[in-house]
Amino acid sequence: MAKMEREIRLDAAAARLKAAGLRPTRQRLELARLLFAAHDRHVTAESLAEEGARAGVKVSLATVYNTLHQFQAAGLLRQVVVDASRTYFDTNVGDHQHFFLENEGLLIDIPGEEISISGVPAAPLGMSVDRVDVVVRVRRQ
Amino acid sequence: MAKMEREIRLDAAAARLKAAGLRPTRQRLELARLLFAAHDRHVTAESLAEEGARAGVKVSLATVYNTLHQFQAAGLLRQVVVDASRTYFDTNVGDHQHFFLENEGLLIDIPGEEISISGVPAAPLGMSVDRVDVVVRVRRQ
DNA sequence: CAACGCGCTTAGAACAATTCTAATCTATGA
DNA sequence: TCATAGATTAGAATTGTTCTAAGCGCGTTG
Repeated sequence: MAKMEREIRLDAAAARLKAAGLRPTRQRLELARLLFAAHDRHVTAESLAEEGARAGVKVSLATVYNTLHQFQAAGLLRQVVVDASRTYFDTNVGDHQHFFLENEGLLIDIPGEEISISGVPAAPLGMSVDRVDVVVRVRRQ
Repeated sequence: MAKMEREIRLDAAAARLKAAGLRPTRQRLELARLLFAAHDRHVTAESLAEEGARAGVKVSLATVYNTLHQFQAAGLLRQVVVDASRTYFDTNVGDHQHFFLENEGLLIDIPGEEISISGVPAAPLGMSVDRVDVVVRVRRQ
């Protein structure tokens, strides 16, 4: 007998959490289900909380913040800093960069293979490169 | 008779403000003098206010914020977004990129000629590229 | 030179995003 | 089933930034 789409997603979410060593609580499962429904989503705590509310998921804002940070620590999400006023989390943790639409506060992925950066000088003494972020800021018109 | 270093800097600051169409008030002059003492400084509102306080300049925090934004609008400063929790302003408005030392929250310039980025896809329809920011995140060890 | 007006500065309040707190709940392993 | 470590929660607290409204001062005009 066929499983409902929602159940399949919850199973997948449970597997992800298990792999990350996070207890599969109701809230984490529901948030994971929302987050990983598509593989290149860009959310803020606020937007995810709102999305959850619309979907009838009962989760406090504090838990959304906690969960986003835990998922990030577990490598399921990546934080993207492009705007001084809000923090974005990206469900695509692979090698890629971003367009940032400054007018609408929207992020769009640029596949890692497309962009190439050369001539990055060596990191200062005693430091090692953690990541190279490229943000292409675009605006309407 | 030779002018004091401080006076020379204030004159230079006055010239900058005049060119930018900003009234040369005491606060703006003093902040400009501090900011443009070196040509590649990275400050936050907080750090600049503190620096001013140490230097005996009497300026409110609100004015520091106002001034930083006005200088930015006038093209004397550039805002750099690297850290979700604070906003940096850079006195170097030329073409360049940054190292960001994540441990100490410090920025170091990378000259624009050193780095080259290729393969940036065309901006989404109806959008134009405003700027391409590269942040090389490094950490100790 | 006096007076005016507009822009500037200010302290403190307000705000928004995020984190903390401490009480309550729940998944899990014995 | 029970105990417990860990998770969730509402609401308070914190932090960085912006707003507000009152007073000040720079440059101009009469």
